[in-house]
Amino acid sequence: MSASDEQNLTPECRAERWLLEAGLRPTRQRKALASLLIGDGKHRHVTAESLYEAASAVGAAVSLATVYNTLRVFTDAGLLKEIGVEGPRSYFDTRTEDHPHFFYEEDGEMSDAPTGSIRISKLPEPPANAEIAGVDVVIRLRRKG
Amino acid sequence: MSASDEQNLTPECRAERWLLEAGLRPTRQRKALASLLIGDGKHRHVTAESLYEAASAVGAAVSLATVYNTLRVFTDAGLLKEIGVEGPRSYFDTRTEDHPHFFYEEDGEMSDAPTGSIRISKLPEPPANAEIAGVDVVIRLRRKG
DNA sequence: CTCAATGCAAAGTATTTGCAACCGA
DNA sequence: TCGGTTGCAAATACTTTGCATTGAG
Repeated sequence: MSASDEQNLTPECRAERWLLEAGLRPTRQRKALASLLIGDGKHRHVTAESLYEAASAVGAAVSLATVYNTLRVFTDAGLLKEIGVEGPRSYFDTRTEDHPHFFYEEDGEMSDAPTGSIRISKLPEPPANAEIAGVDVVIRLRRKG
Repeated sequence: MSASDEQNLTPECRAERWLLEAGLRPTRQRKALASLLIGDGKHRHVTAESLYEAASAVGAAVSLATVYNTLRVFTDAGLLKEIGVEGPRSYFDTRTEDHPHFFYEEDGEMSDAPTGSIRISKLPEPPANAEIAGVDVVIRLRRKG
């Protein structure tokens, strides 16, 4: 499983290996979705909807509900990472400057991280013709058992 | 409007001033919600649901739809800040380590920020009995006109 | 008075679930 | 075969909208 091995695999084979290493059964649908996600070895950002459309576009018959379920399964297995605060609920803060937040994964509780407790020493250069509107930092916390 | 002025206001008066300074009409419902949000001068994190419950608890009759609408109005007026990536849509990333993201506000497009382009030199101490599960950084971008 | 704000219900969008049919090991 | 997986439709959760009514300036 060296890096050079990975280079020469077909998308299908790469997808299957990705699934097997995570202990997931490589079913037809999972292989199709996995192949769309990592078949070319590049990273991707998808929503359930966008992945569903991509699958449809290449003729892979996967239902939208299965795409949702599969994304969840992949995420639980550590193959994907969900971006941003989970859940469909929006939070609003009476502090309007950019500042970091603590977010408790278990119960969805949100609170301010102590002022001055974080320093970002280097910010990425925004792409040409775009400017930075703000920076959101969410520190996800897990209660210790 | 000095800091010491702010100290001695009643919650109601503070709320009304907050609204007026943002150019919003201080209606009964808005004052009730504003008072719950900043009446004691402390910062708060709310969801539409939690604010609705808080209002109900103090006997303020405000419909849930109005709470949603009012939070949006407050946010548009700069009185509140919405936390996390906006929109009810979840994004999934094939890269599973913590790394920063660019998020285009206009069209919801998501992409990786260049590797190594950000450095967080100081992380907050997590509260006792909690550990940091991860750090999400989303750099919101606005296209230049 | 006038127009913005409200409230309700209904619509809209995102996501999950129940359960029968299916399929890979 | 057996239990994990799929697919559909229905359910759920969250949020916005249409429109008639209300109320602040």
